[in-house]
Amino acid sequence: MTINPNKSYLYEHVARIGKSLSSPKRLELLELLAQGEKTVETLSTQADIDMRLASAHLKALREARLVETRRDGKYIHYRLSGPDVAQLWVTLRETAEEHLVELRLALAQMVSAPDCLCTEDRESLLLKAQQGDVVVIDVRPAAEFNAGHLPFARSMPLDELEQRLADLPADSHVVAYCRGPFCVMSDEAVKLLRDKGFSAQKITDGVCEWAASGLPIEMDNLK
Amino acid sequence: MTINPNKSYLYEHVARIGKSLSSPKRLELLELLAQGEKTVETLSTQADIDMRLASAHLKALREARLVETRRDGKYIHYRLSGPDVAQLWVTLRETAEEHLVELRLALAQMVSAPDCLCTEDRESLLLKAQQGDVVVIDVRPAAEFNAGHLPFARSMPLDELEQRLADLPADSHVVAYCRGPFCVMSDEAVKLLRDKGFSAQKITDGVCEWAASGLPIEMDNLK
DNA sequence: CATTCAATCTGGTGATTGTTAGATTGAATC
DNA sequence: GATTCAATCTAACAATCACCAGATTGAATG
Repeated sequence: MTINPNKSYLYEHVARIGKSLSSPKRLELLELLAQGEKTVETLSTQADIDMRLASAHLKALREARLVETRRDGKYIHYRLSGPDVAQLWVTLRETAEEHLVELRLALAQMVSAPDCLCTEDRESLLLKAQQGDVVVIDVRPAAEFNAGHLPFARSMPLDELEQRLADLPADSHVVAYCRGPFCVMSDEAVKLLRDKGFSAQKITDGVCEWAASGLPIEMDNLK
Repeated sequence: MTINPNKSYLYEHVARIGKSLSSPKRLELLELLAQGEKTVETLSTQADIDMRLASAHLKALREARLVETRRDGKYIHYRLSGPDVAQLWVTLRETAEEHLVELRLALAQMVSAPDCLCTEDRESLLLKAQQGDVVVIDVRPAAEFNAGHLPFARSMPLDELEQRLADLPADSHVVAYCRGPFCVMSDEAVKLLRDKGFSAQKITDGVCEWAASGLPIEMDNLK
């Protein structure tokens, strides 16, 4: 990198951020971290990569100052270095969706049936949830729910969903969400719920997309 | 790139956008294109790189669908494929500024004197310009001014400024702007104006930053 | 002190990228 | 048709990067 503060020096620094966004794996890690802070082990498991590779990618993200670390005994917790990083991820993903037809097509194929997708806008969904007209469930792992979730949402992790069906009022309309448009957990939740006779839909929003549109996020500070 | 529409396939597409943002030269080209459509020759001149290299970088940007082309005789005009691309550039630059101290430092050193920078917020500057309390001048090349400029701004290209000083009311307060925070043209304009006895300041905003904050852009459609 | 285990570091390989320079295309003009 | 010139294509090079696998660090635990 150049040393004098000439013009290209400025672009080189911005390119550092760009570089860290140029690897699919790093983007996946970034999206996982947008759900809340996690250890390297958790990240490598959830992103399905070797822990040593995850560590290398996280190092790159840390050198670009997009993530920070915190030591807790043997574990090192990674987190985004600010809410603007999650916002950047959303902006990048939305731009990709807007201009890359292949991506839009792949995303459209991901939803199992068209009527599985809740078409309501965010504000009116929020209102309905507030009034109890729909039950909004968060099917991510409980730790991610605790780190921040949609208002009025109930934590119903996907792998506990089947055991906890009784917790849901049988005649209610259920709307599930997960980590975002790229995540399949809410799809699987809808499939399961419909099999069991529930009226269920999903939204593609995760907490990042929700927050990026200016809506509030609730947190459980159980420290 | 993977063919099946599995999960990593989605991230790979977003990473295509990230990759195109990972080179300083490409970012510089992108910022230039945010000022309006330009030919390869113009871009290579303004970015100070070989035309063949510019062409190669533009090819990469086109393959990521961030730019589009239009043929006009011997010339090929490049333009951003949407306003969201300019927005993405602003978001990326702001995130870099927020987290990379080195970048913030280099930017701070670029302004010749602290009092050269107009600290007013955008709305009140707009109001003052509307009322004629300040003269806002656009020191970019005229073609860029015509492609879109701040409301109430007057085109005063830097290389014509000295000849056209008489056009400016002598007792007015002048505020200059150019392509954005990385551009030095407004600095040089302020230096020149102060040498000639004017009361002059600059703002770091370009049209992208102005538009990104939700404020209007005026265009001269002289087709 | 030895063991365990999360996390990082190191070296190595194949693939990709930025840059340069020469050759080529393709539309306009003489 | 030959020429001009913007723009792209091609080949080649060094540099960088993603990924893998083995070795190492460092905090906790027995």
